[in-house]
Amino acid sequence: MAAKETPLTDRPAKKTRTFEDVLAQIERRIVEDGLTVGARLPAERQLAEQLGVGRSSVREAMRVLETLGVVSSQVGRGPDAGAILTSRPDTALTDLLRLHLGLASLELREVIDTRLMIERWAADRAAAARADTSGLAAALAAMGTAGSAEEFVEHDTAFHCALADASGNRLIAAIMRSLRDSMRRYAVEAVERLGDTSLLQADHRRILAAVDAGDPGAASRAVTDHLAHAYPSLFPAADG
Amino acid sequence: MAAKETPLTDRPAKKTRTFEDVLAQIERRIVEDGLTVGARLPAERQLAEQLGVGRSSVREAMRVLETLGVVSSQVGRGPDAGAILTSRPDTALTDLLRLHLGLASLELREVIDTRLMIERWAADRAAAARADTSGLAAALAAMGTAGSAEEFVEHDTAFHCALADASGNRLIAAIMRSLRDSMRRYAVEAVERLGDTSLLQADHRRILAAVDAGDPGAASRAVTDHLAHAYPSLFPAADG
DNA sequence: TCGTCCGGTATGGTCTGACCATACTGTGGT
DNA sequence: ACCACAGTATGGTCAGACCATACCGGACGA
Repeated sequence: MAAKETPLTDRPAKKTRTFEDVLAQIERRIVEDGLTVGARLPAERQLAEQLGVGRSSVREAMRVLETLGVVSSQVGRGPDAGAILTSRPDTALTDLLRLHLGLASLELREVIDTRLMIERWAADRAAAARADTSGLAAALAAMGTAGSAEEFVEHDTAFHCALADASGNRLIAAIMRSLRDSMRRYAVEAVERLGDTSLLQADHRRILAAVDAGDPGAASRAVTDHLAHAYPSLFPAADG
Repeated sequence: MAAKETPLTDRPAKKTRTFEDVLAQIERRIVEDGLTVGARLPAERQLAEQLGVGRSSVREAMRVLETLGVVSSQVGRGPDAGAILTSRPDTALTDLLRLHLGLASLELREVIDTRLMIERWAADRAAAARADTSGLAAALAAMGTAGSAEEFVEHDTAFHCALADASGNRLIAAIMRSLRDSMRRYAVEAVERLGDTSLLQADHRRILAAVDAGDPGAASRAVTDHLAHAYPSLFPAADG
């Protein structure tokens, strides 16, 4: 027997941690078995036994997959328990932005400014392209029936994401989605502070109308006004 | 019957997993202690004891932080061992965006449009605020002495990041930095395709001059022209 | 027959303690 | 000065245990 039977490539040592190996095995399994969203991975103990590793290694791999937005773990028993394949590729980006928001201790002003930049751009583009606005209309309708601030914000988020989608730029849409998810808390606070959502809903209708009319300038102005209404403290008391 | 020996602080709310708690504690610590890149977190065993949790929970938190690109673990002993803060989440953001760029099969058009949106905004803001431009000037000077496309792109990136920094919005600066890092390859290609960098350098001078002059409109126009020069194929052959 | 209750059980979540491989640290000998 | 070697702190991994949760299914009563 020659030496220590190095792998095909004579790499002297490839320090792969066990959980990385598990990670690869799971990914391979997902691909080979054609698992799709909603599918359930084997239980941690099962996987550990099948792969010949400790459960802790499997768990660390799960944490990574969870962080990457690939799976979601549920305790208990039954079809909904265990590691379920999720379809949230943006989750990771969201988490990262949230982390960023926290670590860099950004001010609300910076976040809102960023939103303003993105949404004005998106509204402008969507209007210029006379994009399909069915998604916007649907979210707008749902907003009208919202019973709580949380529910309202949910549809509000859907509206703004739909606007970003309508811009036709997927990268910007992804950033928008992450940003909205990260600042959901602030949005709820803003809605609760206002108490009444009729003004916000009117803003949304105005945005939708401007996009439908193919008027970029009006669309981005409507977006600006909307954010000013939602976060009045950040805007220099525009004239009445 | 006094329930089942509730923990000292009988808190029924326990929906967050322990490792998430650890995650928050570590993040808090990083922020409060002002830890920067290269700093070393306490050892896993130490953290576990300090936080009153098991080492496995600490490890799961570490896996998440590692996945997010916040820390990097090294075995052994000494100053380089343990969990080291690798980079502020900026580069993790970069990785994710790169992942997005790859997985979502984004078109260059979408990426450049995003840059255009961000840089026009940043230039406008920097000019309006008559921001400090020493960083821009330094990068500009360095560009003049670049000997290769790679080197030029490096200073070019520094220039554009400095512009984003000058806007005063850290979130946008972070996004800009990530975007630039992610598309470095395209930038090098663009420079090599042009062959000559004098036009690009002139663009940069024009941007700097506009910001110094406090002319937002001229600044964002200069940025637009610059990107049009670098990626002519994406712009509808503007008049001569 | 229907509904309720209750124990069985599978699952993720967590802790403990142990052992290994690694790589620096310090000490002592040359 | 230099080198060799034991000491030790660190992450990596495993095994086993216990908990809380939530579903499953049979027993029991109305």
